[in-house]
Amino acid sequence: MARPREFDTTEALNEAMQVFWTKGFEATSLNDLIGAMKLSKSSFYDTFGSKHEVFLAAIEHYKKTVTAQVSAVSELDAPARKLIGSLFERAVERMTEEDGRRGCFLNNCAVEVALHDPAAAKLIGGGFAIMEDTFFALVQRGQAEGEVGADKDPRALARYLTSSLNGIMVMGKANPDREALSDVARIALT
Amino acid sequence: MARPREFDTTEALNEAMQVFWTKGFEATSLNDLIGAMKLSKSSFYDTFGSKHEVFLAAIEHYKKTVTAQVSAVSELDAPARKLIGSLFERAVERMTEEDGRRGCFLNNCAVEVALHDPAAAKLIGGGFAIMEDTFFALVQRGQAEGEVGADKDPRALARYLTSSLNGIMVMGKANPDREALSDVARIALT
DNA sequence: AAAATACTGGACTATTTGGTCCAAAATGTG
DNA sequence: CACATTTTGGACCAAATAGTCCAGTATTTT
Repeated sequence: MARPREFDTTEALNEAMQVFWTKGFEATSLNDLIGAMKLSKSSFYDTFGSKHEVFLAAIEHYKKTVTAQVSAVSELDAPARKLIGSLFERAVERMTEEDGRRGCFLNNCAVEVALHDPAAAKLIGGGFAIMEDTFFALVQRGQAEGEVGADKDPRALARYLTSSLNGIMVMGKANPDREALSDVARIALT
Repeated sequence: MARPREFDTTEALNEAMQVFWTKGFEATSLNDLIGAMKLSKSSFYDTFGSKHEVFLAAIEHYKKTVTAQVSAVSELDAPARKLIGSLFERAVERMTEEDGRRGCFLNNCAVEVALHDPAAAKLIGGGFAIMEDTFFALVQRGQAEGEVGADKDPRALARYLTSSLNGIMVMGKANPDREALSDVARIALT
């Protein structure tokens, strides 16, 4: 049977992302991919070109997804400081759930491939930049609201928050202990 | 030619560790390994059993190496607070050097395999525990020396420092910018 | 120098890898 | 219905994978 015309490319990419996310790039085989994306090998190559191209597209897709989620949070009508806290809480939460242990896809990619895959590295760097910018905006808002010291460099603070969040993800992989991760989050936000 | 009797197993393991460290577990092939370890395929299997067993041994080896280095630093005759700072500085330093971009081996392993390789996960968890304990001891010393607030929970602080250090490593992979990483380290130590 | 031990090269296996190709089937268009 | 366009399953490929095995060579021990 032929693939219906209205085949959903975005949905397929989402599926691909899930696989790369849980297994990593190297450990994901073509069969894993076409299984998850529900298309034939030929369509796969026709539409996406190669495993590597799909990988890059998956990273791009992740950025869109996460950006949407995060900017939804950061536009809530609450003190910026509280919003930052809830982003950290959610990360801790997810790392202690069974299927959240995958951590952050960007984070995983950075560790696994950034060193050897310049194209991916570029996308990943861009992704972190988005995270940083989100925190930057929140920090500035927090300073305007008086809940974040106005003497602090907001750029540096944003970098710090990004890094801390990623640290929590890594620790969670090795030891998904809620209490330990909360300790870290609490101190990081001081 | 036969392998000389006094074949150095530890040295071979060290070599294996280097390869796993730069390429990751999946991306390292048997040929990579026996090339680096300078032994034949048959000897490889005779002596070490399998790729996976070598991998575990390499993690163990890394723990020994790093433990030795870190405990050397932490026994220096200087204020604990300063020593903690210098551990962070060294990390930032290394992430901005070309061949230091590999980051922390434990960190890489945690991200790549912890989810699917329980045996490795256990070793990795133990490794992080050692780091944490080192920081714990330093924090307590710092409190005794009066440079670290005595009201703080030293266990939580130790966890926090471990996590922060790992965060820096991950960020460094995506964006090895000295200034950005220093920002993070500076704030983390406040 | 003979016997026992230690080690190796490389042939071999069975499986999997990413990727190509095309005849056939489904679909769209007149 | 007939024609053109998509899409497909799956055969096929060369290379690489982890791992086995053994005949032969080097080294020790006696």
